[in-house]
Amino acid sequence: MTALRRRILELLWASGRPTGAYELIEAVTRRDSRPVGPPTVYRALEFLMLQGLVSRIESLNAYVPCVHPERDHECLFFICSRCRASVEIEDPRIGGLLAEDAAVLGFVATRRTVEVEGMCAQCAEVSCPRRDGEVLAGSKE
Amino acid sequence: MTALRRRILELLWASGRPTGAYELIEAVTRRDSRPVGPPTVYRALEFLMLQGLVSRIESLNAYVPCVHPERDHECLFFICSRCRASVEIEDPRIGGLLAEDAAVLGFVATRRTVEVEGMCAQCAEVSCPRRDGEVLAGSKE
DNA sequence: GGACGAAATGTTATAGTATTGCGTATCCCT
DNA sequence: AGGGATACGCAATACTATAACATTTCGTCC
Repeated sequence: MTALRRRILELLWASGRPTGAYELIEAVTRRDSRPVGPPTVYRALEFLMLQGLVSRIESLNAYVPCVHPERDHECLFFICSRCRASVEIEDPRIGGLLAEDAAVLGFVATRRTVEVEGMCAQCAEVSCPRRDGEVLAGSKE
Repeated sequence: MTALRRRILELLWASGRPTGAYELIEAVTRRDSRPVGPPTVYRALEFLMLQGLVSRIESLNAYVPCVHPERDHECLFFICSRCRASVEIEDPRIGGLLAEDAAVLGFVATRRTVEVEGMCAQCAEVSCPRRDGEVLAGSKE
């Protein structure tokens, strides 16, 4: 775990929502006052994902810190289309069913992506104002 | 359903595997002997996805025709990293569990992405022949 | 300490994926 | 024919990711 990798992990935690690689590039560049190129950040993300510290949300092309890095978790995400927040939960039953289905097919699984898009409880209430995760100062919009 | 949209759907069926948007652009351009731009193809794909005729595989940035367009299906994919084939199956139990988890969160789901990467039976056979038909059922690598 | 190798990072360029904006054509309806 | 809605053509650009190669960092062995 190097300084750069720790920084990126910190930024992800601070962001509080799925964060794009180029947002991270910007954030690291700004915070460390030196230019950081895409490969640098992508390599750090790859490392963090291998360690199970970060997951990629495929449907957003974005990255989030994992909630339970210590365990082999399910990577099951609920993603709010409105406030852009994501929640990771564990439900071993899903993995069980997928393993069962895989067995029927003779399929040897190595990775799962389970993502549910929709609206979170807060946003589903009409009264709830939009929350913009502006933690990474230069966020778009 | 216009000529262009039908053409793209045909190409997807003919392809037999998840196909990238730019592959489709090339294919349409070649087959119809006229240049087709990205927006044209992306719009057709968007339409086909809305109709439930095509699904996007997020982890591949690719598109596949749906097996059961008539039903509200699960969009549950098993994707072989080796031969690039994908298999779509239905398992209503997965949707049930996801709905259950969503309910606990107060989350209103609008779209699901469930993708399992690994090796299909044929490819697993080739690179690592198994003995006497026994399969590693639930192995999470 | 100095040489060496492995791992990480820097740098430049480019590949791959997707959308915006605007103009034109087409179809349907009256 | 007029008018609106929908689809398509086209150019430019935004966004996401990787390739290829140079350089630095750091631990280890002598």
